[in-house]
Amino acid sequence: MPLESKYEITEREAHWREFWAKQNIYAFDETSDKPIFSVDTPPPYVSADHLHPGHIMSYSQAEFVVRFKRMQGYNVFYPMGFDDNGLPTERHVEKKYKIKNKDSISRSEFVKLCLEETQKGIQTYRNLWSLLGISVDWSKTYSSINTHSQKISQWSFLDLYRKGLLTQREDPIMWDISFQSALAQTDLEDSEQDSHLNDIVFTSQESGEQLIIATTRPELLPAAVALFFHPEDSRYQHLIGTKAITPISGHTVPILTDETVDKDFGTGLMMVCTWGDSEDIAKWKKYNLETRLIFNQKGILNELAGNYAGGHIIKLRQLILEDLKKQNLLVKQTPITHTVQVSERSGTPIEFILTKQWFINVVEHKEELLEQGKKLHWYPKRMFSIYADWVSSLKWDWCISRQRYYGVPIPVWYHKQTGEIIIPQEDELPVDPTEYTPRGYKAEDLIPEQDVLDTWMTSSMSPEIGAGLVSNPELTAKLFPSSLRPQAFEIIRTWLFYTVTKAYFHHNTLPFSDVMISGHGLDNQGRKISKRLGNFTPPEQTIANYGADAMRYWATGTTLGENIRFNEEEIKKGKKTVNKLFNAGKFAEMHLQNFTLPDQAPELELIDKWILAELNQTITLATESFEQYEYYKARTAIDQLFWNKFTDYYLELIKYRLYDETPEGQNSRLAAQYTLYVYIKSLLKLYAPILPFITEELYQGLFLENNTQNTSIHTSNWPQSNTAWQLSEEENNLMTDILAVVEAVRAYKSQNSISLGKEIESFTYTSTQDLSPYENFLAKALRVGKLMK
RNA sequence: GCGCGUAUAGCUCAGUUGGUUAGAGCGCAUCCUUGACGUGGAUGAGGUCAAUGGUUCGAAUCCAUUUAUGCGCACCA
Repeated sequence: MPLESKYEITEREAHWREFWAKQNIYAFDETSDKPIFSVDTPPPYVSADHLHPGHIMSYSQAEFVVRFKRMQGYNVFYPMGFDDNGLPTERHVEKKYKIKNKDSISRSEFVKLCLEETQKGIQTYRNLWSLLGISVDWSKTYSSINTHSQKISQWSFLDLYRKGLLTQREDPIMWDISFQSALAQTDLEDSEQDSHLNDIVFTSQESGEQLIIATTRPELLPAAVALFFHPEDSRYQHLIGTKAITPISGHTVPILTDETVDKDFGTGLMMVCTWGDSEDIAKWKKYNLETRLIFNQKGILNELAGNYAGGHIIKLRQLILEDLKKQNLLVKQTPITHTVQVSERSGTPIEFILTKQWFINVVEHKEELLEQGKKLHWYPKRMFSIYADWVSSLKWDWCISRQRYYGVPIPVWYHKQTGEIIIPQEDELPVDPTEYTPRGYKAEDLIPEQDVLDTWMTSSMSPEIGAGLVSNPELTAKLFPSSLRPQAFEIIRTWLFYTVTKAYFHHNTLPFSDVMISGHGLDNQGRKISKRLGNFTPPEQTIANYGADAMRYWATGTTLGENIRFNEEEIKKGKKTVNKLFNAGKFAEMHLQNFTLPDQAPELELIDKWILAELNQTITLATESFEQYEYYKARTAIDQLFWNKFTDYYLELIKYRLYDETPEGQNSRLAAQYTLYVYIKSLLKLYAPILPFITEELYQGLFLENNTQNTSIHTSNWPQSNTAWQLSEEENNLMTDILAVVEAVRAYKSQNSISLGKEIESFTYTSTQDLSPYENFLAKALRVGKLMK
């Protein structure tokens, strides 16, 4: 199939997209006995309304390696998942349909809306990934809310429950009062906020002495349950065993000592409440303190808040401060900036309330989970420290129940009479307890669990969910653990940690052997690309302007794990590379018209051997680099080979041979054609993982006529390095001087404003070696009448 | 506060285990319409490798301290 005269990017990319889809070349071969390379593809949140260059970057970077592996002869399993349940989708639907209060809509109605939005989101992603040429097997897709995923997610729950790793406890739990749901440690975010440190007066019940404490949360005064000071603080020894009267609410609290109290903070007296932070909870547990929870799940104050009952916790601080002032009990206010933990999704500062929730016991397994993380192959290595930091700082067990609508139901019932916890049989999964009665029970005897599972409960099973997409169980077993998990560093503490945890608890294994961690996209000023800032060009637009290959080329622009700035110049460079490749292809086509590859290589000239030696080196380097997930290194090596070795030198230096139609020039011409053929074919393959479209175009156009076996460059074999293609040291030295002569002639012409194509009479070069056998070649190639030493 | 990164040409970034004159692309200057390509080509200018000190025959690279900046964790009564 001859090449067009011009490469129409948009049209040709669309053509190849269709071709690949029709030929199904990215499909996992269930019957093959080739080694498997399986990818645990990140399932993106489908509620993302706009995809940005950051998404392009991370998915492309992983995909370069996947394409490489496919060409290396692996049977690639590359599924795609979509994370569609959980808060983000609910929020999205609430916003879009202006649902302020969930009571105004039934659970099933609401879930239906979520599913509809999910489908739209999936379509958006799918369109963009196709546009970009992401080579996933679209017949292997899942969404985290579909039956398949629910089944595995609920199985995970059952398995952990049976292993005793899962418990239901009534515990203080981090709570989002605006979304009214429990949160896990990872759902939190730090937020710098301006506030005041308030010095407030308590009164000693015994002596009437004023006891001043400092707090940033005066609204929790009605929830105060104790005062503490350091056991060695001489100022307060006389208070041991006495009580203090709380201002405003008037209740009394014990005065106790604890080593963790900082003598130098404020007055050295500390108020403990139900519960301002994790320290409060720790002391509450340690000293078995009273529980004075003053608000409910919506943040509404109860009778313990006295006169304030019925109000909202968020407004209480202001009211209490005013009342304290009136009573002269607020002695000082110091403005401070401090870090407040807020819910990542709502931005609301977290509160603690007491509820019954399901927890996975991770804290007591910290050490083992750290060990598991150590066993993974991290690319780049340093990313392990983020994992290690996180695991060793774990304070809370993983709360997996959420008081939401759109999620995988917790597969549990409670027996009305006995209170017994009832779980279904595995073959009953997936179940919605609110609509299903487990075998052997009567609906009227059971209370169904209403809560759903944390969305990470499902996505942490992604390797198993992916592996389960094939038709037979034996194959599923081969697909787990996965070969590769590509992901961004922001979700090491969530997705990665939870997946490692699950694989360890369920199968006592790692979920995958390699982890490839990408950085994130930055705008051209170095700010993180985000939906909120809107600081990005939609990828669809960039692709329309420059092509998918150019966009992908940009994604190679930095080493793995580094952030990358969106830079239109880099994309232009990608487009130029595509253009240059096309033109080189056209040149090759012109000169390979009647050429067929002979069984035996013709006798090559030094320059032919040189470019093949360069090719050989690059094959070795690119292969090693891709193996190490160093696509950047591979790309620059290939760029060098193409631009700096081939187009700058080789191509220009052999033109005269290709145009030579005289009988005595035929051997030389054949050698050049042979070299050109071998070189271009390998070069295209080297570029194929990064630039799948243009390489397919040229591969099909130049090499596929007589080759019916490989339908696509992307299923062809990765080029092998060839030991025959090596220069001896002597040849190497000769080439160095030959290229120096080339440069000298070019410099001479350039400095004298002579066109390179114009023949000059003579040129005198210097070399310590005997270049006389090559003078003729150089003279012809460089258009010099006579070349002299 | 602890930990992990980053700092190299005007801009965006490479630089493997320390080894001649530190690289690329873009931008800039001068020139060339050569038969794949003007979305091109040739030549060239441009760097105290954040700072200081040290190890070494030799340091962008190793060590120490410092500065700037990003991230993770902790603190945050």
